[in-house]
Order: sequence, then structure tokens, then C-alpha cells
Amino acid sequence: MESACSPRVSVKREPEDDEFAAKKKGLKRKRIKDEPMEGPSHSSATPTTKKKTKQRGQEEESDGEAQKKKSKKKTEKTVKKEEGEHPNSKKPKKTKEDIAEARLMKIKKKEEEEQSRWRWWEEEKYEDGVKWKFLEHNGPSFPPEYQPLPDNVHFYYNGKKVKLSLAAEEVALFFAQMLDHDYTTKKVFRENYFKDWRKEMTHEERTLIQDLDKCGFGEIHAMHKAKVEARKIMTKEEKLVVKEANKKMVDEYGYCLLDHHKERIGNFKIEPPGLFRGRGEHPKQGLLKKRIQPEDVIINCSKEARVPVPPAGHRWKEVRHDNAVTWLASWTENIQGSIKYIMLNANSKLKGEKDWEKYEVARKLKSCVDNIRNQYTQDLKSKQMGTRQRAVALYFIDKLALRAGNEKEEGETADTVGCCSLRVEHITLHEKLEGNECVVEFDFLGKDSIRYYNKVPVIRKVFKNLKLFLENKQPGDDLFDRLNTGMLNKHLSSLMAGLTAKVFRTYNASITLQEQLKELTNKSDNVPEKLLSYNRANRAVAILCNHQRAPPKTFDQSMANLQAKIDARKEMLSLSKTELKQAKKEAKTKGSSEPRLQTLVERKKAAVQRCEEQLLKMEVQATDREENKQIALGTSKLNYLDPRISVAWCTNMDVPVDKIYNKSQRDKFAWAIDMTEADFEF
DNA sequence: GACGAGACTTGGAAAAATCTTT
DNA sequence: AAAGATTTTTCCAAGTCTCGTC
Repeated sequence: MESACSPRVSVKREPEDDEFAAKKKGLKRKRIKDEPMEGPSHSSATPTTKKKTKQRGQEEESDGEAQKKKSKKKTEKTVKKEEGEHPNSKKPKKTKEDIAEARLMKIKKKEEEEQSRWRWWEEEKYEDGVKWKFLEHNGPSFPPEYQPLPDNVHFYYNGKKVKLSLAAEEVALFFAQMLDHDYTTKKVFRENYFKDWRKEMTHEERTLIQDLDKCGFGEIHAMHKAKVEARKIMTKEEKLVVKEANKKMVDEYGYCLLDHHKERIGNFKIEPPGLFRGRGEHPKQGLLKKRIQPEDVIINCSKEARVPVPPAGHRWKEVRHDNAVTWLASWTENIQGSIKYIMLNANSKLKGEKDWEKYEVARKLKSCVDNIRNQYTQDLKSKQMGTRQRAVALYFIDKLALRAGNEKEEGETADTVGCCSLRVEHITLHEKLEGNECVVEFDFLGKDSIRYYNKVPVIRKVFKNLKLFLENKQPGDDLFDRLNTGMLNKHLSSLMAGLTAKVFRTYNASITLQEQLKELTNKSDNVPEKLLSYNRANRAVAILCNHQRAPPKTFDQSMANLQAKIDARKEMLSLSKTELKQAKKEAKTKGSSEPRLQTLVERKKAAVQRCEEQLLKMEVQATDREENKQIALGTSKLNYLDPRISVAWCTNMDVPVDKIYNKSQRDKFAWAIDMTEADFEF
């Protein structure tokens, strides 16, 4: 523990860093050795850097203190544990001691983990573009080979048993497995599937099997369902065996060695073959996603590293040593022809550093956002149509947190749009609507075919421009016909190094969280109330970013259950209250002669209070759940909200961090949890 | 610029794990 | 201990943005 907390302060500055980074177009990470340990990008202005460096110094101290506290806690607990062990060691019944012991083990484990954590954020950065110096891993793991159907399971065509070739059978199973899913009822899906399936058939099969509707997948489907069922009702022992096997897999393939540190890999499994499931009205849904062979896979590792061994009888497509990229393996997928990668887990240095950098860029935007807003407001009056369109697009991106909206190849993906790719049909202008003037009504499908629907009052100049852009256009025409994301981002990067359209989303999300937290939380609230406020702030962001979810299938039920619990608790509360009154009365009449009565009163008081607390907690939970019915908080929490805002809030509000971040989130944000001080400002 | 390849982040659903209740 | 509810993890699709080439 000592070594872990000993501050490795390096007070070095690299003022020219910023200049250099700014010159490169976009934000080209300039990794400078001897950088102060603050932001990873260091493209921000020097004054803040200075201030930050100072802060950092203080932080080291408090950090050290925190560590000390922790270790003290640990020793205390260890002692307690030892005490507890003796009376306990004979007959291990499920006792309080057992539970306590388990908890202590957990704490211990946690601290061990804490100690072994790579505190990369305290280290110097590599030079520009270098992602690692050493990388070694065991390659990806491949899905098991296809197991032919047992003899008692048959495929039928036109009511007659047909024994399929292995390849055709495997693909038949893919379809049969999905029979309960909506996908298999969709025309496009079925047609795509059938076309691809037939490619896998032998000539004879192809001649025979001409109509998907005549295919009998019933037995195969039933077999699959039985398998799923069997998995569910496995005994404890069987489950343990499976768990062990999985663990072995993770141990072998789940980690890599990156610059002397063991890092968890995010997705070490090659994606198994199956049927492509696009989102929304995807023209390629149902196509066969082919099995990937080692011969399709490119391995990336360092020259000095042991090259992963391909599965027996196979070889890799290529082994390369490119330390300008972060992936360990890649292959080209056959549906869109895009490349898939094996990369590190979110808690890794490579991902963490990038994440940190992202938030630093967003904070930099904070310092110049006023200028940029003035600029695009001016541009609304430009003589250049292109400039005006850019200004309006920026207005939307800034105000509504719309995505950039790259152009997409028609027919390759579902028809979705972002800001720059909005079409005439996606907006409706209202001079007046519901008491507002100059209202733009948006209705389009965004990323993942999630609907964006919003009625937004805009400033007059924007409204007038929109009218202009709509002139002489058809519904299917581009709203911004003189603009694309490339032009937009090029302009943005000229305003600020590293600025792109998506930075606005990050910035507006984070600043909204910070403002909402300030507005909504009271220091005097209790923890559940504070958490409600936190979630509400988080929710405001999710709504801004249009992060929606389908209401959980069990939503109404679970809401009703909770309400029932609340009612039960209310009853219990009133009962406790009467009991308390009773006890008080008794204590009063019989006087203090009976100390037993006094303690009874105290106990009843405590019971009432406990009851009240629990009731409040449940009520708060119910409110939270109701408000969250169709909102997905995860994405913003994980990708848009600077974790330092949350960590600082926790510190200031005396809320333990693990109330807002679960284990893997804490791992991902370890850098922020470690370095953030109470006075952090986004 | 246009365009396509490449690399990386962001996204919700579904599966799996864990917790709670019966 | 089974069942049900809830949380966490996994999965992999779908975006953004950069870079090299013409």
C-alpha cells in the first residue's frame, strides 16, 4: 500500500505542447513526455494547466491521506474478522458472522485490487500516435464448431423429412432458433435469409427447397427451446462446471500484456456465425453472417511478443506489429464489409486515457463556446448559403445535441439521419404552435432507428433561414444541400483544436449534469433523496441526448409491486406509531420507576424512525422508476458525463461513489475517482 | 472535394448474474 | 430452493471522424 500511494509527482511543463497540437488539424494527440499529469490532451490553454498542476499537488496529499485511512480501516476490519472467526469455526451455520466474514473478504479483495491497479494517469504520455510499446496476447477465441442435429430431430420440407447437408443444416438452425422472434415474420428478413441459406445448400437441396413457407423447422425449434430450458434448470454443480469453464476461457484469452501491465480485453471472442439482425428497417436483415476462420484474422502484437498460436491446422491471415493502433486482432465482416476489432476493456489505460482526453476537449469548448455561439449567430446572416446552412446546423447541434449526421450509402443500412443529413420531410415549420412562435417540429429516425420527435421554438433568424432552405424542395431532398459533416467539422476544428460536432454533445451533456446537480440537490437531503436528484440530473441529459428505451416488459407489474410494498410499509408505520404512543403513555403513567419502559419507548421510537426512512426510500424509488420508464440512463452515464462531475458531487454530498457507479463503472472511471477533488468544475 | 478504408466511440437489447421473495 | 425481480454484463450494430488516394 505504501508504494501505491507514494506520489510520483513530476512537475514538468511543456508549454509548447498546446501550440503544436493546435497546428495539427483536428486534435492530433500530441503525446509529450514529461507532461504534467493533468489532462491527457494538454491542448487546453496554459493558465488552466498551471492551476491544474497546483491542484494536482494538493490532491496528492489528500490522496495519500485517503490511502492511509483506507489501510487503517482495513487493519481494523481484519482484527474484527479474526475475533469473529473463532466462535464461528465449528459449525458454520448461516450466521451473522458468516455474512460479516463474506463481506470482509469482499473488502479485502477490493483493496487488493486497488493496490494492483495500474495508475496510468500518473504516468507520462507516449509520443504522438504511439499507443503502446509492448503488446502480447493469446489471440481471439473462436466459437465452437457446429454440432450436427441429433438423429431424432428432423427438418421437413413440404411435410416430408429431409436430411440436410451439414452446412445447410447449420444455417437452418440459425433460423429455427429465432422463430420466436419478430424478425422471422418480416418479409425482408425472410427473403434475405432464404437467399443466403440457399447458397449454403447442395445442388439437390437447392432444387428441392424452393419456398421458405414450406420449411418445417418445428422439431429444430423445439430442440433449441429444450436446450435453453435445460440450461435454466441445471443443478448448482452443473452451473459451477460451466462457470469454471468460462473462467478458464477468460483466463486464457481474456487478458493481454500491455507495457508490463495485465489488461482486460473487452471482446476476446470472435463473433459466432448467425443471422444478421439490423436495427429498424434494415435492408440486410436476415443475411447470413459467416463463420470467421483464423485465415480471416489479422493479429496485431509487438515484434518482441510471443505470437499467438492459431487453432490447430490453421494459420492467421497476417501478423502485424502496428503500435499506432489499439486493436489486438481484426477481421472483415461479410454483411457490410466493415472491419471488426478485438480491443481492450473500458477499464484499460488505452480506453481510459482517450476518455479523459475527450472530456478535456469538451471542457476546452466550455471556455470558447460563447465565442463560437456568437460566431454562428452572425453566420446566420451570411451572404453565403453554405455558411448559413452551417450556422443553422450548428445551432441545432448545439441546442439540441443532435449528432453530426454523416451521409450513408443508400440500400446498405436503415434509413436514419443526423443533423447534416436531415431531409425536408423531417421538419415542419410552425409560425405559431402551442403558444410559441417560430417552432420547428422534428420527426426523424436517428441512430439505431430511434425516433427523434421534438417541437422546438427557435430564434427568428434560424426560422427564416429554414424557410429559405425549404424553398423549391421535395420532401426527400436534403435540408442542408450545401453542407456535409466534413465541411462542418473542418470549420469547427478551425475554431478550436480538436473540436468536432460530437464534442458539443459531450459538452452539453456534461454541463447540463453539472448545472442540474447544483440546482436539484440539497446538502440536507438524505441519501435516497440525493440519489433521486442525481438520477434526475442524469435524466435531463438522457432526454437531451434522446436516449430512449422500450419500457421494460415487466414495468407495470414491478411498479404495482413496489406500490404494494409502500402500502404495506405505511400500514406498518402507523402501527409502529400507535405502539410508540402506547409505550410513551405507559412510561408516563408508571413514571421513571420502570427503566424497562424507558428503553421500550426508545426502541419504539427507533422503529418508527426506521420505518419512516424505509418508506421514504421506497417512495423515492417509485418516483425515480416512474420517471425513468422510457429513458435509458446508461449511455449518457457511460459516454457523455464527465465522471469527475459525479465524483466531486459524491464527495460534496457525502454520498458513497458506489451508490452511483457499479463495479465496472468504478473501474472504468478509476482515473476520475482517484484524481477528482471536491472543487472540481467541469 | 470525393470517396473509401480504417479505427474507434456510442447504443439499446438480450443474456447472464445476482438479489429478493416465497 | 425455486421463482421472480432487478442489476450487470455481453453482444454486436451503428454511428463519428481521420487519413490516404485520386
